[in-house]
Amino acid sequence: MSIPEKFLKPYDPKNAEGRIYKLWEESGFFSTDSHSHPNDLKLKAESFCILMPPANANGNLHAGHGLVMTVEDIITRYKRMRGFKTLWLPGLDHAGFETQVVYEKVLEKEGRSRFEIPRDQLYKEILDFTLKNSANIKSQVRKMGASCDWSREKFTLDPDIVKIVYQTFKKLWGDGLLYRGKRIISWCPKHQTSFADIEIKDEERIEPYYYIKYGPFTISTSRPETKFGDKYVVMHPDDKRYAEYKDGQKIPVEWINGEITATVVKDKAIDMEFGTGVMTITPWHDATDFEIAERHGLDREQIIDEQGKLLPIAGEFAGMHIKKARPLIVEKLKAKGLLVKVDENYKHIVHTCYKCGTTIEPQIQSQWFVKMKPLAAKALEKINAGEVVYIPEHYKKITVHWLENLIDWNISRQIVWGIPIPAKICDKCDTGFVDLENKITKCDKCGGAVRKDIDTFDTWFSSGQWPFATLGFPDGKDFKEFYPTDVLETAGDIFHWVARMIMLSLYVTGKLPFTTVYMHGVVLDAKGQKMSKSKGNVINPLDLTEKFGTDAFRMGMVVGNTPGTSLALSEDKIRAYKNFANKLWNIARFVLESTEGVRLDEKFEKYTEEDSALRKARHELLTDVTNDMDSYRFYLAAEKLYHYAWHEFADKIIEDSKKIFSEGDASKIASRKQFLLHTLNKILRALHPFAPFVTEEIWQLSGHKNLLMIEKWPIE
RNA sequence: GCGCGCUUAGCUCAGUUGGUUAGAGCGUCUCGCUUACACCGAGAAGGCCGGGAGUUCGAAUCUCUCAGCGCGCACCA
Repeated sequence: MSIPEKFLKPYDPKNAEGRIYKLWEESGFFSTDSHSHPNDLKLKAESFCILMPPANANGNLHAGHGLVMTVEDIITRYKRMRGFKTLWLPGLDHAGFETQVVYEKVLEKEGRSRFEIPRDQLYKEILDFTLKNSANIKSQVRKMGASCDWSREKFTLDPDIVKIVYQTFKKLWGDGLLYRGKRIISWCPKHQTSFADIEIKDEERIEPYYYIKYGPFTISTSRPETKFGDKYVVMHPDDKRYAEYKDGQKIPVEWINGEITATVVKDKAIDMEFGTGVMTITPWHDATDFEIAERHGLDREQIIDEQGKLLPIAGEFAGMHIKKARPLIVEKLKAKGLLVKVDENYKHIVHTCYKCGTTIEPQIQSQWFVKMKPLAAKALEKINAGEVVYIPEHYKKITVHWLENLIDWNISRQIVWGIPIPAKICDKCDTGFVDLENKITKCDKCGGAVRKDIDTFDTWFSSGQWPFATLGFPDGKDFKEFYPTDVLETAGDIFHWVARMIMLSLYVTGKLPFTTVYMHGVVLDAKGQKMSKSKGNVINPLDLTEKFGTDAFRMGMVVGNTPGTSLALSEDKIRAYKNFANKLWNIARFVLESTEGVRLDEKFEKYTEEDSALRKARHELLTDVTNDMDSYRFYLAAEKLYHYAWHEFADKIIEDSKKIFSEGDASKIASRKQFLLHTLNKILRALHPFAPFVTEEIWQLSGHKNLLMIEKWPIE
């Protein structure tokens, strides 16, 4: 066979990648269903399953996704070549709040607001918007070379997924692990929804801090606008300074809008060292205060409404937004002589909405909560027993720490975009009933009328059920075959998602959802800074693949990138691997040219002493690489193969070969030609998981009839 | 405050259980168009492995401590 003309020009990823991906996809081998592998690759009885973390259906592929696709595809291709019945299941997340925020921005541009649009219509609009955009990210995943089984693709809003999510909700209810309760939650006044802890960002702020006279006491606050209803004054029971005041004692106090009666409460939550050791409480708008009120059975009163405006209790300030009201209230306190002093440089942490930065306003609301303690306990038991291997290991500690400190999980969101909560609410007695069959018409507690709950689930409630939901729990064929899955690969900063999957999967299926957790780090810009739109340093992975080829991008993502460590993404690095792809190309060209007319002979035995030594070294290298692959040390495997191909095979062996060929010793030449052919063949196989396109392209041009993708890994 | 990381060549990072002169890529410098490849080749410079103490025959690697950076959790009104 003569050398294809293509080899005369440098490797051109643009020419190859689309065509090669199509070849793979149309072959059907991304799925293990209806095909048996040809060649020698016999499927092992063992299955191997990895689930793609569901990306935001509405989003674009970002650098982090680039890393996900690279690592997971390396794992998948490797396992496939090792003969496992391999499933990499792709999926998309409706990403509730995230997506709704994006759509709200679209609405804003059109001069509309979500609050003016009927719920059904809004849901439909966002659904259309999401589905329209989801084609985008799917084509981007393909560009990364992902060899996932598209025939099994899932979306968190698919009816079969929703059905399973509902079953779990019902099970939690039946087991007493779910309740609807009036509790303090974190509320974003702008987005008009409650949040879980992870959706809150802490921000350090310097704000004035006010010391205010409260009867015989001086209290302090950074938020005077919440203080209107404060009628309990709390101090530590052991505080000698206030020993004369007894628990339950009533004291008349001249307050913002006139005289009130304050009640003394003694509680150990008070820090005697802080401020004056006395505080008044606002249970409706502060988590600590809420707890104190719970403990002592105290009244709670709402001061601020859901829009951040003061309620009638604020008297003359009613209807005013808290931002505007604060200085005016301070003025009034001052005028009444109640303001003792102001500390202008008070540094404290303020909770803000992770999306819009609006200060979170705690509110007491009726929401759905999952009791996490029992779920966490089971997960901790398994994790501590080492039944889940964390790579790197320290994520285990982080996870354990998180699980040990879990509070009940607020799973209801007051947004339209999401899975509707299948429940009925009785507004009269504020009770909720889980009602999948839509049968409940009357409150069985008070007999009042019930209405449908209009809230939706926290998006993590559904994605937390991903492993068993996507595989078709409880009796789907895939569930039986692939559950528990093998490895869960994702970004370290969403370890809580992993923990949720462990908890919910254990709870629902009784088994761990996976045995290995592989966490990768954050992808940073070339300078090691976090990428952000506002900094303008966001790197689009697709620009890089466009410029240097997908293989180069993938190699750049994986070489030297240890799990869990952040990765500085620079063009220089990617460029280096573009050169490598071309190097491979030329290695292939040389080998094919110089062995024209010679066939690769599996049974060839007449190797020279020198070549035998080279074979041995090659075998050792491949053994080493295989060990690295099995231990998830892709960063080492890739580097070793790179080094071998370039600096060993190309720089030394090929260079020596030129000499051997020119010297004319027929047996030496025959030996070396076999060695070159075998080595090229093995290098292509071993590098295929890392650089699938260029290796497949060379494989195809070398006259192979089958796909490299389903060839065997180079050594057993 | 508690917890988790990180600190190795100019830059980005490897260094798997402690073991010979500490590695790679990029960058820099000097040569070289030797027909696989200039998206290349040959070669070179460059590191008391953050500071200090300890364990050991031996430490970048283990322990302690200090410093700097990053992240997470909890916070006090």
